[in-house]
Parts: sequence; C-alpha cells; structure tokens
Amino acid sequence: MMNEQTGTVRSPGRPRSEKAEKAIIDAAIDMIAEGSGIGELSIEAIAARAGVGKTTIYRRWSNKEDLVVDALASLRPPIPELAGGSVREDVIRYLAVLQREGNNRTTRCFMNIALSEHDRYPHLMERFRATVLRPRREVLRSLLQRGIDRGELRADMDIEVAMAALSGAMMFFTKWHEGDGDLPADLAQRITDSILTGLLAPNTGLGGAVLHGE
Amino acid sequence: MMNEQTGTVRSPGRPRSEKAEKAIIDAAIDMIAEGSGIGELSIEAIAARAGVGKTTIYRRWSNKEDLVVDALASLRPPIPELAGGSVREDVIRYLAVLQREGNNRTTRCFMNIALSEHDRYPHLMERFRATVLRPRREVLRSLLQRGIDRGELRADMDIEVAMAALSGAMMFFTKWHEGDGDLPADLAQRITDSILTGLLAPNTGLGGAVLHGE
DNA sequence: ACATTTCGATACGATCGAGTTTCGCAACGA
DNA sequence: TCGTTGCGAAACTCGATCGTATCGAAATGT
Repeated sequence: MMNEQTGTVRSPGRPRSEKAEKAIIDAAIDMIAEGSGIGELSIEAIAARAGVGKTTIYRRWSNKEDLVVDALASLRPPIPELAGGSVREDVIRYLAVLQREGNNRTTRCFMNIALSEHDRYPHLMERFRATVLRPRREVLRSLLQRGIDRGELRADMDIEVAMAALSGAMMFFTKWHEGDGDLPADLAQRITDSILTGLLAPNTGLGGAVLHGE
Repeated sequence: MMNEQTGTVRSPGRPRSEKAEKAIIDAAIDMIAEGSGIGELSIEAIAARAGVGKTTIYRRWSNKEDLVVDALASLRPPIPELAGGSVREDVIRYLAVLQREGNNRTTRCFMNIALSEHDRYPHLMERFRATVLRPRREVLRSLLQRGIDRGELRADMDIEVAMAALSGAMMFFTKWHEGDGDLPADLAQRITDSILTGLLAPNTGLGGAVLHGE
C-alpha cells in the first residue's frame, strides 16, 4: 500500500500514464504557439493532437483554464545568466536574451496570452508573474543594484523605472516593430547605451541630476 | 436618380439606417471593452445588444473580422497635445496621457487585442498601426527632434530607441504592475527624468557618450 | 486468478453560434 | 398607388464543442 520511496499511498489499479500527460501538455502548448487564443483552444482538438481520449484529459483537469495554467507553467523559458562583467555588458546580455526569446514562437505566444488575457484569467496571470516575470525582475534588479554598489550607476537611480525602461524598450521593439524584417542585431547594445547614457545633451551647464528637482 | 449634393447615384427603396449602424458598432465596442476577445464575440450577441436583426449586420459586413476592424477604427483615442514647453515638460505630458489611457477600460481592451491578435488578424493590426501607433509615434518623434534642434537633447541620440524606452517603460507599468493598486501619480515624471538623465553615475571620469564606442 | 483503475475510442444529448431564409411592416422614389 | 429596398423578428440548417457515459483492452497490486 505504501510506496517505499515516498511513503505515500499507492492506489491500486493501472497507474496514470505520464506519457499521456506529457503528450496532452505538449499538444496544448503547440496549439497555443500556433496562435490559438485560450478561447479558440478546444479540449477535443487537444485530445486529438495528443492522441489521447478526452476522458484522459478530464480525469486530470476539470476545465480548460486549469489545463492551460499547467501547460504554461511547465514552460520555463531560461532565466538570463549573467557573466558578472561590467554592468553595461551584463545589461546587454540580459536584453539580448529577451530579444532572442521575443523571436521564439512559443515564448511569443505565451507572452501574447500574458498580455491580453490578463483580466480574464487571473490564475493564469498569477502563475505567469511567479514563473516568468518575478525571477527575471530579480535578476535585473540585483544587476542594477550591483552597479550602484560598484559606483558604476548613480546611487539615486529609480530602480523600478530603470527596469521598466530597459525591459519595456525591448518589448516595444519585439511587439511593435514596423516592417516585418528582423530586429537589428545590435539592438540590445543600443538600448543599453541609450538608457545608461541618457538623452540630455552633455553641456546644459548643470549635471543632469539637478533636473530632478521640481 | 442623382443626389444633388454628392452627385452619386441614389438607389431606390428605403435607405439604410445610420442609427442601426452606429448601434451595431457601439455594441461591438462595448463588448470588446467588457473583455471579450474576438473569438468570444458573437454576431448574435452584438445584434441582440444593438437591438438589431442579424440581417442588418450581414447586410453591411460579410464577417466578424470586418466588423471588428471597422468598430475599432471608429475609436479614435486622443492624440496627446503638447504645450510646446521644454522637452522635459512635453515628454511628461505625453507619458501622462499614455498612463491615463492605460487605465481606461476601452483603450485597454483595444490594446489587448492589438497586442495579442497581432498574428491572427493582420488587417486589424494594420489598421491599429495606422490610426493609433503611427500618429503617436510621430508626435513623440517630432518632440524629441525639437529637443535635439534646440540643443536640449544630445545630437547623437538614437531616436527610435529613445521612443521605445519612453513608451515601453510606461507600457510595462500599465500592463505588468505588481499589486492591484493604482500607478503612482508622478510616474510620468519619474520615467521622463530617469531616461533623460540616464543611469550612469555622474563622475566616471568620461562623459557618458564615450561609452558608445565599442 | 481477481479487483481495480486507466487507457483510447466512440457515441450521446445539449448548447451555441454561423449564416440563410422568410415574414410582415416601414420608408423611400416615381 | 406601386415597386423597391431596409427593417426587426423568427425559424431554420449545419457544424463545432462541451461534458458524460460506455466499451473492451491494458496495466497494476493482492
């Protein structure tokens, strides 16, 4: 009755097939990656593509949203690894990863859903925040914090805004780039340098920081 | 047979009701604003809400996408008006408008669709680019260009990247802000100052621009 | 061997929505 | 008055999908 390794109760009968479970989730992800919104996704189509009976799906998830939540959570886009060089180098590396992911079909559709079904599927959104957004945010935050500690970045920097500017700029390009050509290869570098350097002309007399005062 | 004002042919019979047309479009917009994706939107529901027969819809649009395209095109979110003050002031004003719109239910759902149905409904996306994206882009571009001409902004600025950073940062907040509270009231100002000033510490010896060299 | 549970397949009733047709009435020009 | 066209309402056919039930076979523990 007891599983020797885990100590949990082992129910009698034929065990559930992990292969089927994987096939179902893969099928769901594939269909999302092909552009289905959650609304268009049908259990029947998932079952057919996974080569699985509908029963096998309903035995595991009671509705579509639960399935999609699990499917998307199983997707774990890589968290950018930083080399620990200069802050500028690491920020470029970080944005380059975002850019590469933005061109990946699966990540792209995943992000589409995260952006648009925001209000309709709160569970899903929370999962997205936890597995994708927050880890990256922390990587970037600690990177910027390191820059401050080292004196490479200004100590009075608005970290939240800086993170939004860097990630948002890249997101803006990957979503709304005019023309269907690829994004420029040096985009990560250009974004990084623009935001690190700032837009103000160098010799306005005062250092830029003074402008902060109201 | 000829319409006196326009010179066009006036067909016989009862003319089409402009009121019905407006009611249909309003109903469609309402339902989109309530969170329906295009997939969930049904012609029957639109007809019912508009108090109109389905025939009246099919007589005008041959399918759902055409109707939605027209409906969304009829929506004309205001293009930010700039006061012509300092560049900093105008950028803040511009971003403040974006922020306000991000909290508006209709604009928000409109944007959701633009973000996610990107690939599935190309007509719709093109219309969105033309009526929303491009005009704003031009406002912001000319604003930054003016800053360069006046010497307030650096002459070697990467305008495309700067626009993406400003808009992207605000978009990032309006879409993915943690916590459900409202966005801070001074957000537009914080974004503007952070990006104008840049993130680099002031006294790294060299002016920031030198870092651009590879 | 036997009980139990899952498997894929298939069928089922129910619902929903698309798109078409029909109806009687309303609005227009001639 | 008459022909034409638009109107809303309703009925209709058709296909998709839902969620459930049932089947014989397969996989496990006892």
